[in-house]
Amino acid sequence: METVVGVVGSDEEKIEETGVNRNSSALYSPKQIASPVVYKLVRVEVDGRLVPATDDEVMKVEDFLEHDKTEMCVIADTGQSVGCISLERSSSGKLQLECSKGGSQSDNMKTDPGKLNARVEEIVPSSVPSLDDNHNNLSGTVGECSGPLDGPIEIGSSASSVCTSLRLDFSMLQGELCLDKLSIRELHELFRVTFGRETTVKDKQWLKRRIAMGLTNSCDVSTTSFIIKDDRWVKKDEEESCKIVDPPTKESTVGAMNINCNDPSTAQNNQNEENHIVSEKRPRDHNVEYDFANEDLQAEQSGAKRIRKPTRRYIEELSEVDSRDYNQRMSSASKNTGLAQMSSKSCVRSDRNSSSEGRRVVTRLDSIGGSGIQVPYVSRVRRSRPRKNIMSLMKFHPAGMDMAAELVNKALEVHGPQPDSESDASDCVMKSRSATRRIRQPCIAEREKDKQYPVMGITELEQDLTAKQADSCSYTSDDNIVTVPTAKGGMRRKHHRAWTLVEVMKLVEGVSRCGAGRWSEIKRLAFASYSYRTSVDLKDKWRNLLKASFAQAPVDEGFNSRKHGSAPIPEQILVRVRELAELNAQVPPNLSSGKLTVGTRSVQDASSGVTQMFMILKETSFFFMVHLK
DNA sequence: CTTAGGG
DNA sequence: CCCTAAG
Repeated sequence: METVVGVVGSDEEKIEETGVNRNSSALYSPKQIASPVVYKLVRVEVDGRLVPATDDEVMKVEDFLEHDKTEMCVIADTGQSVGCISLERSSSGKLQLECSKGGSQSDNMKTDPGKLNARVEEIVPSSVPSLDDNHNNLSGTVGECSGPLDGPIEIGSSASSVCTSLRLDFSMLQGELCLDKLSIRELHELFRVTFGRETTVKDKQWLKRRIAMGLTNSCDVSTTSFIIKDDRWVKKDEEESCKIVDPPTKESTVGAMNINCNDPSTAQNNQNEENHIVSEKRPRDHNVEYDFANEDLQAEQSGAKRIRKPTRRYIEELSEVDSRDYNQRMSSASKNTGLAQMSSKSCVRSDRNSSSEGRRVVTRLDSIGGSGIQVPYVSRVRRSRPRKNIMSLMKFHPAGMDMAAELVNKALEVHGPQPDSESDASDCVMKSRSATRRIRQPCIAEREKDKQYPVMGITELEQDLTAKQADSCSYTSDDNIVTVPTAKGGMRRKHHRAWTLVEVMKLVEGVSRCGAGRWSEIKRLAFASYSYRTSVDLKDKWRNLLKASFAQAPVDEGFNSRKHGSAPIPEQILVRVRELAELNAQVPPNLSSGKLTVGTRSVQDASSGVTQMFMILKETSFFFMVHLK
């Protein structure tokens, strides 16, 4: 299992042959011509399975390829930069446009046990960059500047006022990330603020890295490279960040990849035992920035806690969660994937369910710290409610709960997404009260619990559940799940999930790319891994951001003082929001008269229709933004 | 289904 | 965040 090999993949790769007999010749099929070729770093297990390389391996290879470091980074990465290389190789604007339409493919990695030993190349259908690349950003709304990572949001560029209201100051504000000054506890706090969830990881390195990536890559890396010096992240070439005019794709990617490649702190253990199918269903963005939170989640689970063999139910649930976005992509894979290649029970099970939707997600290939890793597909629960007919069904069969439950169960299995977390508490109550002890798709609380304690028995879970419901308003540490009393006397969980900084950043990013209003687009691109955020949510949040940014923002610089509850939004972000608002003509009329646009050249430039760029230099900070129209 | 806007 | 109307 030690061979590290490069894997060449391509998008259009059909999997109809069920993976058998796939050989590199497929690369030359006509179909491939238009497809980007993608390299992935994997290693070959003893039994022939391909497993994404670990960081260690990536680093090793990096050494080998020292001379061509830049390229190496791209190659080593297992997805995020795929887009970049794809772009370079295909350099077909048309393709990009198509991709930007959301035509990402499933990234399916399979191996044929029988033929593996000798082969070092494996075709891997890979995802395609979903966003317009800077080079061919024809949509025009956003220009180069919005490029990969978009510089404007410079967390902490105005350091002085920044550190006050955040409980944990971003002590990375001096252009250098000084996370290592923070204690573990502080790092945890910062992590929580940043990603909106707790972490138990005690590895300082990991935490720092995670946070740094989350913050920097999300908004701040446009043309900036980060390097690791000793124990700290140093932003290199700050001056360079002004070079917005140049298509920054490569540079920024490299910069980001440096992080991935150099960081020694994330040796991943790829010890999955059931990774026969890797399904990458997430639209890949060649910008490293996107999907970080998700990645982060993966990293936390697989990197820090090691990979535990998921329980069957665990897999089942995860597999069904948030599958809507990927159903299409998956369907082809599912259709053509033979059982022979699946050994885990979950595979069998999902196969059973694949009839209608083909939803079969066992593991996903994710990119953690630059190396691919297979992890059970984990995403947050969906928010859609149970189908109404099911609810009514249950209502009308109060006595026959078992049957109803069964029906629900069945329906949920057949139909896609399950009711999930957001199901009404009444639902929960009903179920938990019912004699049915083995409801497969109970209410959220239970499932959430299940995630936390995958080994917990159902009975325990239900006890836990009912205990939870006893509180009139309770949080689970993990997910901020709130239950609120409902009129009917039952308990209803409020579908509320605090927006994290990263999410906000992503949102702002998305708006800058796609423009305000194209929420579903943004959803697909930037929030593909945040299943619990709907396009409507994005819209709402943007509305709130607008409100916030135009509210007391100009008055007090630094973080806007908010209620203690929600994490304060860095002024930089609000500034950015304001800028974007202008560009989208969303500025409140009464404020539109220049007062807010201090260092900004008027919007006319941007709206003149010519490829124009206009920059915003915000006071002391090196705070640039280029906009194309 | 997506978007916009009011609640 | 929810709901609804409208495209």
